[in-house]
Amino acid sequence: METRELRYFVAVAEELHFGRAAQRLGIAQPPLSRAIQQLERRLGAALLDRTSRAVTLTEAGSVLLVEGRAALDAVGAAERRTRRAAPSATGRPGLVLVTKASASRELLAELLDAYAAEPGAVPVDVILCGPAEQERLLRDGRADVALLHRPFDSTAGFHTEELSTEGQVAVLPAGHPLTVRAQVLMADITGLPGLPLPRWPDPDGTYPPGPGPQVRDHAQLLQLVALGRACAVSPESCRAQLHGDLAAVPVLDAPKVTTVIAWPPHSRSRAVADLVRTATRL
Amino acid sequence: METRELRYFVAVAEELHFGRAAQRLGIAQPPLSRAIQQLERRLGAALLDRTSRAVTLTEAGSVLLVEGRAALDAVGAAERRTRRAAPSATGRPGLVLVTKASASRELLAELLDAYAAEPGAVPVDVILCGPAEQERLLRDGRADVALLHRPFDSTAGFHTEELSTEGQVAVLPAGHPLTVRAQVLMADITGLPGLPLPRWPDPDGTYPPGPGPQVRDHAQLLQLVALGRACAVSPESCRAQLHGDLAAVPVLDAPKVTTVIAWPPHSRSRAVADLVRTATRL
DNA sequence: CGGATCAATACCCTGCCAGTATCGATGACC
DNA sequence: GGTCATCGATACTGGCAGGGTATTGATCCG
Repeated sequence: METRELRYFVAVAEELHFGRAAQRLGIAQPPLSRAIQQLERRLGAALLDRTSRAVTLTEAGSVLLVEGRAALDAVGAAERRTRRAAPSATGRPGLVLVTKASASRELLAELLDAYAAEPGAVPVDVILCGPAEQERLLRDGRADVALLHRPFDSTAGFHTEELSTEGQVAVLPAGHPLTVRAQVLMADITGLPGLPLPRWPDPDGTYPPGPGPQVRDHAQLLQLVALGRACAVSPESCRAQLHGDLAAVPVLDAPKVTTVIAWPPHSRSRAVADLVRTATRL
Repeated sequence: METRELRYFVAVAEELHFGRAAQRLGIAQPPLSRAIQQLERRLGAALLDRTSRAVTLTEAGSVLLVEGRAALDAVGAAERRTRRAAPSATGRPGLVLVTKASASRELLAELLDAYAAEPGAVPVDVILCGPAEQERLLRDGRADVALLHRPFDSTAGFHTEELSTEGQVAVLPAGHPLTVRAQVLMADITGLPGLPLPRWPDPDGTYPPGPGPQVRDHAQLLQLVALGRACAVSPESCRAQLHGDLAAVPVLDAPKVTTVIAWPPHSRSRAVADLVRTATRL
């Protein structure tokens, strides 16, 4: 199976529309139709059910969508990492570290400082992004190493080392009745009138149905809490980012959050190894 | 980057010889030379240093060899798993489980029996193979689930659940002086005259240099021990497979061996999920 | 019963990939 | 030192795959 065929199929499977998929791919619709047919013939499996009004995925098609995306990421990663290892790129042999904007700034600063002091340290570019992005960047080779947070992020497919564990706090508008308490339980904050917990996007970028505002990152969330439109449960370390309009109360029975450093299992880079070693020694 | 280019490069990188690689790929040598040149041009990176007498990998080339193999495995897995999910294959929608021949027979039998009793269980094909093969089969989609043994097998890139932990025993020829002991230490058996520990192949199929006989699987190893040509340190459960010529003594300070069930992180198959759930409940 | 939408088909053409033949460089051997 | 063998690169050619345009056929809508 060629990556071109995979790209074509993934486009159609995501759009569920040959015309739009062809447009996205920058080709005409007929070649796309034929390419998918050929792919189906070679696999001996129907991937799509088409009527002239709707295209839907078959069972095999759903499998290929998931597996195909992973395979395309792997190919993309191979390409990017090879480029990065090229001598012509030696001008910037830096590492790319990706983490959430909401992550502990102290831990990150400490790590970067400690690593920079190591002999043979290379420049580290830091990318901040939303939770779903991180995994993708690491998987497709745009990043070398990530700081992830269990249990929120999936660490499947990566090597990881645990760095720190912390409890969670409820973030509430300043002056809310609950803020006088020394601690609360999850049950205390799940049904607060007018202060629903927010909805985070699924990995595919869509939001689950239900009440609560949609948020993409932690800054948005804190903004909503300050506006009195939501409440939140966040790792303790976010307290450093709270300003006057917000208050935090420990949540006793919230799951503990573990910060881990993650890197792709094939990494043979000394820089990644050094950074990980530095991190585990903090 | 197309998978064809990757296949070509991996072949050349493994053979370090354009002629042999071309033969292996079933094409002539000139197209192969051109394909690699084109790949290098597109990546903007030299992958191979060629003289007319020798071909060697550059830094970027080594990266692409490792990453490219992983990517090709991912593409192969996508293809195989899609085929398996096709309705035409519904005649055999079975699971493929891969494990070492030396693994605990009881654990495996127990697992298969328990799973077969589950509602909705599908037939399970069992593949037995050497340690290095397992990872590959799981990674390239020929197997759905594996029983691996930490710390011997790398579980990088897979989801895993721990099933059981056991100590290790020294396996010695019957009648050896040490067999009268109730327990031994690693130090007692590392330097035994005439009974070296064996060498296992690296993931690439080559053997590390040093003394000791080369073995590929556990049966070979036990044979060598029975012949008085080696000794071994193996998980306790191998005792069930020892016959009269062999004796086992617990090794106090050998690392504990954990049997884990592993599956690819993208698996959305209910059968795999059921099998894993069954395994963790044993 | 038209018209709109959308995938499939028919047909053509271009460019890429693979093949054969050959060259050029390098090391081996007498 | 000359000759030969080895091995990768280059030159040239042909077939076919993949892409484009035009059109058909099926289905839903008003």
